[in-house]
Amino acid sequence: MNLFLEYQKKIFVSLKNLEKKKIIKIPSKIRNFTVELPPKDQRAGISCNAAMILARANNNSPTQLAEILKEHLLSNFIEFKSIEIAGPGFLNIYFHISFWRKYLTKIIQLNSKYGSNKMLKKKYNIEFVSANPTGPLHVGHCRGAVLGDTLSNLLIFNGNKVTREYYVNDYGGQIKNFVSSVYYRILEIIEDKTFPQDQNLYPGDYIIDIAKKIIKKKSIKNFSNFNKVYKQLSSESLKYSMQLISGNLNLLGVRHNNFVYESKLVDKKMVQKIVKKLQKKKYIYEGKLEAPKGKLIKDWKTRNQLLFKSTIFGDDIDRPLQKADGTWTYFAGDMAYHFHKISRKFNILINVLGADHAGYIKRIVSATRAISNNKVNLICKVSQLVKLFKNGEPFKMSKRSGDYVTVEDLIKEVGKDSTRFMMLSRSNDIELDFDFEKVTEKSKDNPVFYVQYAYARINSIFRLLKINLENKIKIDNKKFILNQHEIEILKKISEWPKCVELSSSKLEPHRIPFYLYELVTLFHSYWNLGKDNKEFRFVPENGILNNPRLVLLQALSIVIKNGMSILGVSTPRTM
RNA sequence: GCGCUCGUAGCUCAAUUGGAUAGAGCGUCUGGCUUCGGACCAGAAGGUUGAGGGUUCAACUCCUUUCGAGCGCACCA
Repeated sequence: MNLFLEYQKKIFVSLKNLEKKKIIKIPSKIRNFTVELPPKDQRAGISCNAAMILARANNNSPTQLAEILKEHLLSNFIEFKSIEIAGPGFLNIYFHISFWRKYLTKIIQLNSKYGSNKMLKKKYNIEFVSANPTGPLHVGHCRGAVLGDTLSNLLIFNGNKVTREYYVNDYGGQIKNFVSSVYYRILEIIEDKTFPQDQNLYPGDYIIDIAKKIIKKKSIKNFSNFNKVYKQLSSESLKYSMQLISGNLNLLGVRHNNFVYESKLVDKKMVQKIVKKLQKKKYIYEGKLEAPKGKLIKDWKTRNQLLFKSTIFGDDIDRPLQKADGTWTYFAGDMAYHFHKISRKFNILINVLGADHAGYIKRIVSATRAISNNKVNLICKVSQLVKLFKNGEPFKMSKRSGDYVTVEDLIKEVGKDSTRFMMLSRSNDIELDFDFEKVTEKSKDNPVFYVQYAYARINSIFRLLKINLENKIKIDNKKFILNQHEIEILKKISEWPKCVELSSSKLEPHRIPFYLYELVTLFHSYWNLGKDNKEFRFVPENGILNNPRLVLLQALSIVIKNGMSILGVSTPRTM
């Protein structure tokens, strides 16, 4: 259903035939032959650059060659109504109305699958969020969560299999601090002991909630010895903190399929296994690291340690696997985790990381290449910082944690739909300004509203006409006419599969909000024409329905709905 | 010092991956609509794409130099 890819192939085949007749020459290395969307001021359906690319090989000017190609294509494709030669030699191709009618029929038939591309079906693993299970999610996590979830939706829409995965870092020093914090809160409650002033402890109120739950559950009777209760206390604390995080994710409409616990990988000796495996391949050795330059470290001690040779895969330095106390570094555990991913036979691994972890990418990509013998591709997407504003002023707020804005705060204030749409409206590798006021406005300033409003308007038309929008409307083949405005909308609709294709192949979902916004702009603008001129109204005064117009509306509603559901944003019927 | 990301209209951002006169929204200016076909619509002004050089029919896009911003740089995760 991708018009542009389809005609790129068809026109190329057609030109090959022309070559067989020795009318033109096509060089063996022809690269950037494309069929594209014409610029906005051009009314053609599609545009082809063949003449410009082939001009040199044919010893001809692009415009003269274009004349030859034009005649050929017109006689070859009955659906082409006319072709204009424009600019430096572009072929701007117009379709007959019957072509658009058939295209529209296909959209209605495909319905929720319209836009899905026939790509190679692959098995993806998308790891995202993976926040430490030591507290609620904040706004920074939020952007990554929405990005990962939407990428998953997008790839699934295109027929791929996707596992949404959360890596729970429940091993290491931070967890000990977290469990200690819960412990001291429990003592505070049951024995009235003051909570220690210690920077390593977590101060947030949620810790008190967790402490209360554990006391209430009564599975631990005696709290007097920390070491004795540690195992049980840690497992319960983690359970509650993961519940907290899942609840936060739920607010965002995000649900993971799989949670992998670091501690379990450590228990199963997965780290040792992968270390042995890589030692055999000579990717691991004992060596010394230089102190980093440009940064003063007081107590730097050069020591022998276990290192991974990530430099041979393009990393800046080799990376340590063991801490001074002999326990595994985070990286060692993550290596084991990626080994675990690879052993589950995914075609492509995707990690969504926050900006502050970007420096980690080379390391983990190197590790993945080493483990999989270069066979598995790991793609890392970085989501940049979110800056919060309220009425143009930088905004800081937190009722629960003291120093950052939580997902809960955000959703309470602006809602899931606005949050998701706004977070996705920027390329992920650019910083995002998020204004609380703007996203709650019901106006054109707020793109979510603008898109949802278009969908609600379409619904209101069908309500007035007493026609069910969910039922497929039959196209009246005999009386099929569309005016220029309607063809423009249909042309934009025909871009949808291309938008999906680009978004998913480049893993850039921000294209979808932009596309939807442009699409509904055409619709709102057309709607307003109906105010001045009753000829353009969807609900005719004489009661005679305009069938093609309604079919067009249905197609439009399909695209809005498909797009919004990829974004995970609702499409209410009334507003 | 090194690495990653970014630099486009006054502001916030796009740009079909090398294509046509670089496009939207906000803001500014002009005109229209005036309450459920409502919460807007039409139009105008606004640009040396941070700067210099290179590659080619064609560069915001690729290469190179340079300036600026953000993030990161053993034993945290």
